[in-house]
Amino acid sequence: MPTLQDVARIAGVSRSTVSRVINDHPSVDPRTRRRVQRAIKQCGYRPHAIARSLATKRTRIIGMIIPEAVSRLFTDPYFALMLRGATDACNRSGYQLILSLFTASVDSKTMHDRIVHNGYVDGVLTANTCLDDGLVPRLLDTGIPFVTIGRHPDARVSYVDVDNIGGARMATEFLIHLGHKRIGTITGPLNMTPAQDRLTGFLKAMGDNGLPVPDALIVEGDFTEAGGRAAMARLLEERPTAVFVASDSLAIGAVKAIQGAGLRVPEDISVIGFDDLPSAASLEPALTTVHQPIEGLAQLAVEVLIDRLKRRVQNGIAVQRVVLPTELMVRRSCTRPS
Amino acid sequence: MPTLQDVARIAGVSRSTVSRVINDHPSVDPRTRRRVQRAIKQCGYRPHAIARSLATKRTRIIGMIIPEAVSRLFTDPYFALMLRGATDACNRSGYQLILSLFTASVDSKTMHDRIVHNGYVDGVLTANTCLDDGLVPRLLDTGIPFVTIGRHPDARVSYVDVDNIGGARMATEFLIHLGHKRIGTITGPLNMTPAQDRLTGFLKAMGDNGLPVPDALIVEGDFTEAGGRAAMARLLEERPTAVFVASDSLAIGAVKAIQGAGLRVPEDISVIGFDDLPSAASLEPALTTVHQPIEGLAQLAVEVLIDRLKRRVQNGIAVQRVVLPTELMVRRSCTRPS
DNA sequence: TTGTACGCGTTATCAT
DNA sequence: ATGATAACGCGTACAA
Repeated sequence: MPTLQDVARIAGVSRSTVSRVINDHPSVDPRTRRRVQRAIKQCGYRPHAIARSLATKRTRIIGMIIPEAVSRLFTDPYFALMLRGATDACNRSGYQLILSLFTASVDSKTMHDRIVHNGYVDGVLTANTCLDDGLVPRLLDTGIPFVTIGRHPDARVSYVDVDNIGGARMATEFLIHLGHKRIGTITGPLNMTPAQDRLTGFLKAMGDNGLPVPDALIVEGDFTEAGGRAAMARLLEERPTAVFVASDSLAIGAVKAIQGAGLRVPEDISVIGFDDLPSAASLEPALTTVHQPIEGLAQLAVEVLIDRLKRRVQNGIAVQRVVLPTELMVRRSCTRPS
Repeated sequence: MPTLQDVARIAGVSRSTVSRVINDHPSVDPRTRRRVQRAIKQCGYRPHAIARSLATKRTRIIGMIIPEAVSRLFTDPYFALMLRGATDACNRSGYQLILSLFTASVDSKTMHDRIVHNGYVDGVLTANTCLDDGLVPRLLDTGIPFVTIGRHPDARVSYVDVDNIGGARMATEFLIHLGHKRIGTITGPLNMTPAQDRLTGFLKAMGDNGLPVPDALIVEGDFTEAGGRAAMARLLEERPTAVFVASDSLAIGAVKAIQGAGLRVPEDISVIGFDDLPSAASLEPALTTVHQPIEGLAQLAVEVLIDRLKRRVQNGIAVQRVVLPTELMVRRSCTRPS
């Protein structure tokens, strides 16, 4: 592999000049610039990223950390879409993405150290961390630039999120407008902010419309289909006419539980989900749900992070937060109460 | 951040000695070793990966390349499981994984160059590349160590794969033993080796048992649910009593098409899939399918790659190939012909 | 066993 | 505008 030195020899200039050409430094004579560029082409020179990183202290690599709790949701397309969005945004801006999933073989602290302290990453993206896994505090402590996908209560963290509260409220109000009064909800794990927020939105809609929500109509699930099935089984005893389910995976399980009990969706019970997974439209019945732009959210997260990385050279390190709107996808799984 | 120099000062030795301690070099006095280790603890020294890489020319980073064609299958849990396996194996061996998905924003050649030529990755893992996307030839050309997940016909490539031919044959023979004679198949995209191999296994089983396979009983799909639905719609006209479907996603679509036509699975048509996705067991009816160890396959791929990276220092660069067995998961979607 | 000195490929500072 | 020269942090022959 040719180096700066080689190019310099061929072009008959010094390394410094070649370096300037490569980095688009303004003060270099147009003629020598062309000479150097020819030399670069000729010997097939490509800058060595590692050497460059050693000198600049920047790698153009960002680390994506996904804790164990979420990687359990692995069978959920959510994860794949997020990754697609993140890598796509990275591609666009010439960054690379190092992926690290917490798995059983290595604990959270070790992973964090390996990612953060080895100097390979300029910044970190982290998705849907639980409130209690200690990752965010550690990141704050380290001082490495990071952005979370999904809000975090700490005032110092920058995040991107979708309007979970608004989306949940919108979904619930849709049920209310259809005429439902006895509405239940299946929540996600309440140690995750999206689950909390969707419950909040649900309760707000119900409260605003003067509808009571007895405790028995709120069942906590775990964002999986099996969890949805189990939660719905319990909810069935309370005979709601409609259910707001905090994720599509949960909703799929809930629908199966309803059908398994010999009831029909939506004739006996209306079901509305959250996420708008690719499969939601082709379920039987097609699932009414709240669309969230997962891929776009991840893209945005990367952009915000890169923006922070650039600003850091200056001193404008104010917290950045962006919340994206959701959208109601009306399909067949909801109808008026009979 | 403290450097070798700092540690050396504190311990009262030279940088070289500290370096030796860190790299477990044998020839260093136990007493000085302890002194150095104390110094390291004291100032919280951590080796700087980039500087180290510049000197050793190794990064302990492997790049995972997934071409566009596969990233379309994104909604398939296959992808997530593969990633989980790969990252897990990386964690275990102290490697990092740089993920790069080919997306619309950047073409294949550019991506390849960015990954391979910048010196950030020691080796490359690539999943299910199409035969015609040119990635493998480029990798061979570059000379970078790589392993593909899924076999590749070129004699120079190392790969790990599951026994697609054997699995398909096993599935087909299961149908034959049940008494089926008129058996159709829905294949994957035939520019991908797994799709080819599964078709081969199917044909072999049929041939070995003296069963004819008219062309009309072979329909090419694209590994998606929608594709399965469309393919099955065509296949229905031929009235097979059983169908071997080359993937579970396809099979899910096929089942829906059958049910949509007012027929029952398995009473009217038996369906057998391939993959054993997590959802296969909870479908209605539960899907009989061929289990393939996706996560384990990815782990293995990482291990083989790392093995090659280590051997490369020596000269044993023989091609390595491993094929993992599959397993038949008998569930409800197959029965004897009526 | 330990230290010296050089190299890894760039960037950046300072003269010229 | 260009060219020495010193970092960047570490590994490693080689010498001691």
